[in-house]
This record gives sequence, structure tokens and C-alpha cells, in this order.
Amino acid sequence: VTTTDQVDIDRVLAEIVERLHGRGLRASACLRPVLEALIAADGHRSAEELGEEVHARHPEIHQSTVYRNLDRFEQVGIAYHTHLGHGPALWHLTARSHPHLTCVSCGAVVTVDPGLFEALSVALQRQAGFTADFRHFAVTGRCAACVGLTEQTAPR
Amino acid sequence: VTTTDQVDIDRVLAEIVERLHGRGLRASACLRPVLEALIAADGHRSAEELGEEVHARHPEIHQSTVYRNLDRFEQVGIAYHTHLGHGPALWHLTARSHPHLTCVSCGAVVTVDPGLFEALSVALQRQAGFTADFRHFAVTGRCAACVGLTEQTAPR
DNA sequence: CTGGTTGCAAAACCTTTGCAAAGTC
DNA sequence: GACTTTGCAAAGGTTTTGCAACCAG
Repeated sequence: VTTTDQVDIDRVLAEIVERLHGRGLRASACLRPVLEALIAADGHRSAEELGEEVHARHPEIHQSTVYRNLDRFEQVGIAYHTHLGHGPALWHLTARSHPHLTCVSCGAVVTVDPGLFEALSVALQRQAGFTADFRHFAVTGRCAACVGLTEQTAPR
Repeated sequence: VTTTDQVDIDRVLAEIVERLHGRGLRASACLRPVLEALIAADGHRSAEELGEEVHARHPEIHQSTVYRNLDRFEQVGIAYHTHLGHGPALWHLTARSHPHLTCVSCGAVVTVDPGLFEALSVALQRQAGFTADFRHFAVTGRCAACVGLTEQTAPR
């Protein structure tokens, strides 16, 4: 919960403010607490969970402000959200981005070497002119354990 | 809207009924209209859109029944739903399944050769024992046109 | 001062669920 | 007749939005 993990809050905050200003947007005092929660969380946290962490120190900051500032972080490229399944979106620092695999049976989340996606990226770029981003949606499937379990009951 | 596209409704329906019975479930008269809408739609239709098509001929069939029967089709492997973005899930016949690319800027949906995903499938299986299914979530990114457009305004 | 940001409450959006009645095997 | 499925209405979970007050540049 306190893992700042080599991320300098002040430096990141300054970058956010600079980029917001570049777009004619403004920087309020609410940015920092939300950023702190995001950095402390180290990934895989929903907006609501981040909001709870923010409220612990700043009860006056409303949940809708958390949503709005996370959106701003995403707009300026500092953070992004990912969908692992049917639940709420999970937020990460872009600096810590990575693709996810999720098991549709047990919900396990597996993080894999981003390099594995390189060849497909190149192929999609070449074949369709498409610049893929494998972080926004997870790849669903079945983990090794669940493939074994479901072979006797699974549809087709 | 009338493209039955080589799919024999009666045969598919019989398969659905058989599989439902195999699970101790029952087959009601509502199955066929929902299946017909799904077959006619030929992919990329939301449950609500399919419901509208069902209502045109069968106004008595409730939208929740459409949801429930689509779920049943998925349970028996005849259909699946996919998420292309933040909107509602889109439904397809499994027989016509394919992976999707969606552009986060313009919303374009690109369908690519499933073979492109083969190498990654094998790699994920080997490295993580994970059986990937690239149909459930689309791969997001930017299409060629939007990459060009956003290079001057994009974050980072 | 101009106009972006906040707190609040309410709505939006898509989907699921509880229940009694109807239908299936 | 036992048990599933339906229509209906209501709720569910997550996110967005309208608005007046507030605050940053």
C-alpha cells in the first residue's frame, strides 16, 4: 500500500500539469491525491478502490472527481485503464503498463512478457496498418488448471 | 437482413435443443426467434438490436428473454459475445467467429485473418499454459488513418 | 475576470434478478 | 407433476452528466 516503487510523484505531477496546460486545461489540488493513490496502488485497482484510498486522507474529494481526474490522466498519457472481464475498469500508470491474460473460469490474472505480442503487433501493422495496443483489453481464455477441469464439462 | 448465409436454422436449433437437454434444460418456443435474429444479423449486433428484430415478429417476447437465450446459446457453444469498446456486447454465431480490431479514435472495426493470432496462441500456451481466445475482447488500437491524424495532437 | 473544476445528486447505460404465471418433458 | 422458462418490473453495478458554487490562471 506504500510501495512508491521508484515513481517520483512530484515529477509525474509536474508532467501532468504541463500537459494539461498545453491543452488549455487547469490543475486543481485534487490531482495529487488521486495520483498518489494510483502510484501507491501499483496497478489492478478500480476507480472505486482508488477513490476509497483518496477518501481516507481527503474525505472531501468526491468519487466523481476521481473518475474525472483518472480520465484526465489517461488523456495526457500518464495512466490508462484496462478491462480484465465484466467488472469495473482497472487503472495503471502507463509507465508500468503490461498486457494481461484472464481466465474466464477462475478469474486468474496472468501477466506475460510484453515481448510475446511483438510479432503480432508487427503483423497487424503490416497487414492492416493497425497500431495495436494490447493493454486496453485483456486476452481472455483458460488457464492451465481450468482447461484440465473443464475438459469433461465444457461446451465444444 | 435476410442473409441466412448458408446457416441452416433447423439444424442449429436441433443442436441447441440437444445440448440443452443434455444439461437438463428445456427448449421453449422463444429459442427459435432469437436464433433467427442472430443468424439474420450476421454478427456485430447487440442484445438490444437483436431484441428489436425479435419484437418485429414476436412482440410478446420480452427483452430479458433475449438476454437469457443468448446466454444459453453461449453456454452451449453456439454463440458468443464480444466487446469491441465501451458499448454493449455484440453477439455472433460461433461458426462465424473471428477476432476484431477496433480503432479507439474513429471506432472502425477491422476483421483480420485469424491465422495472424496463431503464433501468439502457441506462445501463450507454451509460456503460460494459457489457452487464449481472441474473440471475447477486441484488440484496440489506432487505424492507419487515425494514426496519421493524431500524430499532431496525441498524448505522448 | 474568464472559463475550467468541484461536490452533489440524479441520470444513463447495459444487464441481471425475484416472482408468479405459463410452458416443457 | 416436477421443474424450467417466461413476462414483467425492479434492481444491480459502473460510469457519466447537469448544475451552481468554487477556484486557477
